[in-house]
Amino acid sequence: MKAIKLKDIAQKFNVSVSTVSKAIAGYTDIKRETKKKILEYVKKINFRPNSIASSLKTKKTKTIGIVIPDMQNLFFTKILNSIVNNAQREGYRSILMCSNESFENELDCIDELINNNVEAVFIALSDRTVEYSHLQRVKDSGIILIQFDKISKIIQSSTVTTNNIESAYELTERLIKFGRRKIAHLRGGYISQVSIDRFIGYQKALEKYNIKYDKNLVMISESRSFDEAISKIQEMIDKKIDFDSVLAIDDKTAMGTIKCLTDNKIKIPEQVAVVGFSNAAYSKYLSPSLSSMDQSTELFGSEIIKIFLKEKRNKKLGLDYTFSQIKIPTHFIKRESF
Amino acid sequence: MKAIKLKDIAQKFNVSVSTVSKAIAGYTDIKRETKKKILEYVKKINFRPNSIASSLKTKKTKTIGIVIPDMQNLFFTKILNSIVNNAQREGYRSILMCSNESFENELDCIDELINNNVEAVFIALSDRTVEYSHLQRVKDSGIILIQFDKISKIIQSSTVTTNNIESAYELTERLIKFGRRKIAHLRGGYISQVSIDRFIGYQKALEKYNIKYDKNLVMISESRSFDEAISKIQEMIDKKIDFDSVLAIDDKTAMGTIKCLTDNKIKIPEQVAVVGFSNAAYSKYLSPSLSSMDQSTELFGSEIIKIFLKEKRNKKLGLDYTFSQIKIPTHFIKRESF
DNA sequence: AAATGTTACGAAAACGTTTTCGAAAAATTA
DNA sequence: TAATTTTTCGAAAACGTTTTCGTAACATTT
Repeated sequence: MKAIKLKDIAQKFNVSVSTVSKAIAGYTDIKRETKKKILEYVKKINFRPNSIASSLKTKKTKTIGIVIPDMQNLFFTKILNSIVNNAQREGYRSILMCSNESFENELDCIDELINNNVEAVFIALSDRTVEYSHLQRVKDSGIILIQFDKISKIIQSSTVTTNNIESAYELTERLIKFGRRKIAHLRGGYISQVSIDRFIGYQKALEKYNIKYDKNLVMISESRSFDEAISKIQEMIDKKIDFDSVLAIDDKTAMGTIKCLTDNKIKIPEQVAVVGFSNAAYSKYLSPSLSSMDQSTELFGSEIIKIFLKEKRNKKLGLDYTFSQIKIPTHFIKRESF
Repeated sequence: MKAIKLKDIAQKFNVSVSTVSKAIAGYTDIKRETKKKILEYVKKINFRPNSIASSLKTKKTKTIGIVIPDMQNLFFTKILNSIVNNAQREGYRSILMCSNESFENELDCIDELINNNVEAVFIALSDRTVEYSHLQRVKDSGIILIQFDKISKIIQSSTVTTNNIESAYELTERLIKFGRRKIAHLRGGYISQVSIDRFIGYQKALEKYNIKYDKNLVMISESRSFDEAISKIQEMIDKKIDFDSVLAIDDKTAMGTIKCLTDNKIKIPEQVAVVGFSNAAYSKYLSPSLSSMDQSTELFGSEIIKIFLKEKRNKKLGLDYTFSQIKIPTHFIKRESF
């Protein structure tokens, strides 16, 4: 099954390769009828110029690379889906890489993408990323870098993140207005910007409503896993710490919380209200179903592509562009857990 | 930031481009020391030949394309992860496409991949795929086709699937040995091979243990969604159909089942045992946690890549190869739902 | 009629590799 | 020494495009 090429079409119509190429590319120095018959044939046999040869010549690969830390996390896979779809709509294909929350893997992913001449790298950093020269390497290679969700402010680039501070503030405020005062917070580790920001939002809300911050109500889950959440909550129960609600750092820890409370015969939300983040697909499947803060993953993808196209345009024009810092708004999904 | 190329290295060592290329590619007609100094330098600056130029010349893109129907389904994203990792280990990059359970999208994905000169297409068909000429087009383009999970037997290709019949048989058998006789089955639609096979397994087990098949105990969920599962189970309850267990077609419908039973104050598993398929990550997070049939997603990826490499090797040798039909074994995960 | 402008096309170089083939240089044998 | 083999290397073609630039043909203006 020999693939057809420009030369074959050129021969068929007794014109040169250049003419065919230009007809397809939409040049104007081609007679209308010549162009028409070429284009008709091209459409008929569904011909598309060999993208590899084209890339070699133009230095444009029409390819973007995506790196996420976890493929089991629905939040990331939804963003992934959204990026891929939006990219496809603009004629870009997506190479997918997963760091599996490993710094070494992340380095490999980046090198691989640079080596593949992608036009852009979209990355959500792993939890263990503490050094950023690989991101600098992306920029040095002339590749557009956009960080999303889990970002580093050390490296200058456009970013797309959830409005974490405001979002945690709103959730805490809702708990307060729901009549809760002893609000526990199951937070993540200290190096995660997401975790830091949500903690700040939590504190701000308490302050605003004159509730004294009580450090006994704040638990740290380094791994943010289901099991660690269970043990942390169990610890609070065992220590007889009095709390009437839990603001969990994400849906997975919120589920652990629900599991632990249920197993301890604690009524949700009557005795303890629970709320999570990011509205994973399974939040609604739980009993009780989990109230959560939805982060519009659709917007992540469209904003990322929008920024990419803008930066690409600016780069072509030689413009000295500034980076975009986009905050994706969240909205509360009320379910049964409070 | 000008990218370095063979020519630059050649000039540095006063040799020809050919020599450098051959040194890197491991040819033997190069003096040991010449090769050594070139390779040392190459390693030092972390040089890799431009993959686009290389692809153009060799016709090998070192790229595979993956099409899945749903990026929100953890079963698929886990397989995806496994394929991507295995491919990467073998030096292949993965282009990701998602049909979003739409036949038209699936066509676009396939055309896009063919146009991108991928060396292989790995696809799990959408639920709405009823015509298969696009798969034939893949094969006609000389691209290796491997279908997984949701496959069509109309098109000849290697396949990797779960052992659905045996698996459903085992689950049903376990329910029977657990003392259940009125086993309801929440199945999928009639065009889904997965659904058909699991139904067969269910029937076989009943037959084996001399339990009369009762069609009132079988419900169809076309969409296999959480909500449809709830309404189907509710329907059974409303109709006062007597059942003591539910074999759900997958974890999502199993969750709907649990939700519905819980809301109806039916005790799990005391009154009704529930079991699902595919052991989605969230199965363990439920209350009660869901017993399920784990389909080793890791094996999916490694088997697919293994088949791909074998077919590629055979193709190169001009061998008339036969297709592989791999069945991935499942194993039961016992949790609280029975 | 001459000068100028416009339209339509093609030749050819270039992108950065890989690989074949010929040949010079070195080593070995007669 | 001459002939032969082996080792080492490079010239050059090719992969399939894109794009610049030159120019022939024709149209329009002076």
